[in-house]
Amino acid sequence: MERPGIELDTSLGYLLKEASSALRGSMEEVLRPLGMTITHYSCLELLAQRPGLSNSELARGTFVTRQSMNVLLQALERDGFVERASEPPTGRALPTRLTASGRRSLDQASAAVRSVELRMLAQLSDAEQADALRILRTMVRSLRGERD
Amino acid sequence: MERPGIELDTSLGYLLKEASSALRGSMEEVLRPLGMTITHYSCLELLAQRPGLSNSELARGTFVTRQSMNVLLQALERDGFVERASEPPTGRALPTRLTASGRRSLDQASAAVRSVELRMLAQLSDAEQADALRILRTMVRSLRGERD
DNA sequence: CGTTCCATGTCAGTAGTCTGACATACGCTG
DNA sequence: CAGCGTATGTCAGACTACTGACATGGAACG
Repeated sequence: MERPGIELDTSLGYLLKEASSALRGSMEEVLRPLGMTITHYSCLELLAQRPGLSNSELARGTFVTRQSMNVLLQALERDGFVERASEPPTGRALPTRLTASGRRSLDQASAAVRSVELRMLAQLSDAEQADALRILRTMVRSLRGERD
Repeated sequence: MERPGIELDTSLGYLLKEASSALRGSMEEVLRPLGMTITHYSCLELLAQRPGLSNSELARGTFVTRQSMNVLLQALERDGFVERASEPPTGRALPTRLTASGRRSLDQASAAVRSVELRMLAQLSDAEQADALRILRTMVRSLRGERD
């Protein structure tokens, strides 16, 4: 046949999607009992490490649109997990912070997610993990670089 | 602070999500002018390499549920890109095949997707690409292994 | 032979994310 | 200072994929 299709078995793109899908499935599995989605968790985790991020910054950090993050933030604020400034200190960006309740909720989720990540890395040496970090960063840079 | 959260900057899970998101964005960008989504394209590509796959097999190969794939297959059949057997040869599985129109549509999409994949790999040596394949396969196996 | 279990196809409802659109705030530049 | 471009927040609608549910066909087993 010799058609110029993409060989799935040796395609890094396909394998990347497969790995990402497997990770997503495992994370959803452990977060579901906590009543959390992945984006939900990602938002809280990002806020813990970088308090005061705005809606748009959180959206970029979790790889969703700012519209989607806006919907999520409204729910998180309504449920008391985060609080947003009522007035923008400058521009239009509203800084967001975790509440004590949000922090407790996040701590549970972090433990669950860390167990998944440890399982994913269990069969990899430190050198392989470092290689993977470097290679994935290179791939991201190449994909973004020529598109912007 | 020393809270036991996950360090995003050095987390392979986070980077995996970032890389997958960047790849998805680039693929959507080149497939959109062709009127195709990623799952749409993935289904056709899979059918080209393995003609006669059933709905459930296509779903597993593209990492969506069989319900989602069913909706997509109905649309693809309606638009004349694939054809399904009217009667199951055995069991309930209905084999699916590309039509000539579907093949033409796929060839355009394949070229576009291949250009994205080439760009993603441009800065990686052959050895690095092989390492990435091996490491990602190991991660997938670890994630699936303990869940089933 | 009948029961049990699993895989498949399909329908319906739900949830999460996206695109499109608009108003507002800041920075740059003529 | 007026105009332009960019970034942000937000609302509304559409779309995609998901979960839940049910029926059917085959295989394994007692």
